[in-house]
Amino acid sequence: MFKLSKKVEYALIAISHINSSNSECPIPVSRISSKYNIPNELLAKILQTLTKFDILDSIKGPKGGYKIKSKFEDLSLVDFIEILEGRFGIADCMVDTECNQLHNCNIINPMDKINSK
Amino acid sequence: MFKLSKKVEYALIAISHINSSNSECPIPVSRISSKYNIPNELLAKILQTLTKFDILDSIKGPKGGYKIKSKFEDLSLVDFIEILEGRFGIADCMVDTECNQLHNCNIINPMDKINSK
DNA sequence: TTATATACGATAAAAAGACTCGTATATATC
DNA sequence: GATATATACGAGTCTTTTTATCGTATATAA
Repeated sequence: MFKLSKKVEYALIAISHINSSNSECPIPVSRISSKYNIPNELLAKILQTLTKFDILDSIKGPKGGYKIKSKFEDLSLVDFIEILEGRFGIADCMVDTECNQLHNCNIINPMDKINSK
Repeated sequence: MFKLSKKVEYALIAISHINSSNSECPIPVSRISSKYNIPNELLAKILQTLTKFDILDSIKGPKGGYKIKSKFEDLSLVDFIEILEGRFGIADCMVDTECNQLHNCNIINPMDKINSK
């Protein structure tokens, strides 16, 4: 619970790798997946998602691969996770339209009581 | 992801209910489970766990049930979750003894880069 | 003695997460 | 143009985790 999913973990590894290799050549998925022991197909799909959200640029064909697109300094970790996992809230009632707990909502309340960390 | 598990959700509901009913009588699981549509057996086990950690007191037999034991103001939400879910870290390497990523640990680092929220 | 509770281990069902496969498309290089 | 190397993407499977159920035991008030 409250762990980063593999998706996010793999994405962070890949981005970091791509970002730190400051060559102009795009980096293919296979290089990253073999270096970090990440399933190739899985990582490919993750990077495709990141491409769709303008975080990476993809270049097809031989000598192709991925490059960093946006400077992602202005992307919050929350945004980043939501790209990969979809919106999240700490409880369903924050995401779903209706609360199924009969309006006896006493979750937020005791959470405050327990610790308004 | 990053949602409270049902265990924690149910526990918060139950504690809040027990706490706000300021009568001296202990409250049986069945009352709470029926009011909030929580599976009885499941809630029972959760409350047993809370009892084991001195958050609730259990009274057996007819007229039995649960009462608040400790004033839980000095319990952090993290402690609370860990009682129900076990230790958690944001990535395996923070919990497990060894990191399986070949010492190429570039997770914490880019997380800082992305957003040191 | 009986009905009502908690105690608790074992197991089953459901959901989510991680991973694979097949096929399509683009393109650099020979 | 043919080929090898990449990404693109939908569908499907395997595995793990979460959620829920079952069966039996024990305590106790009435």
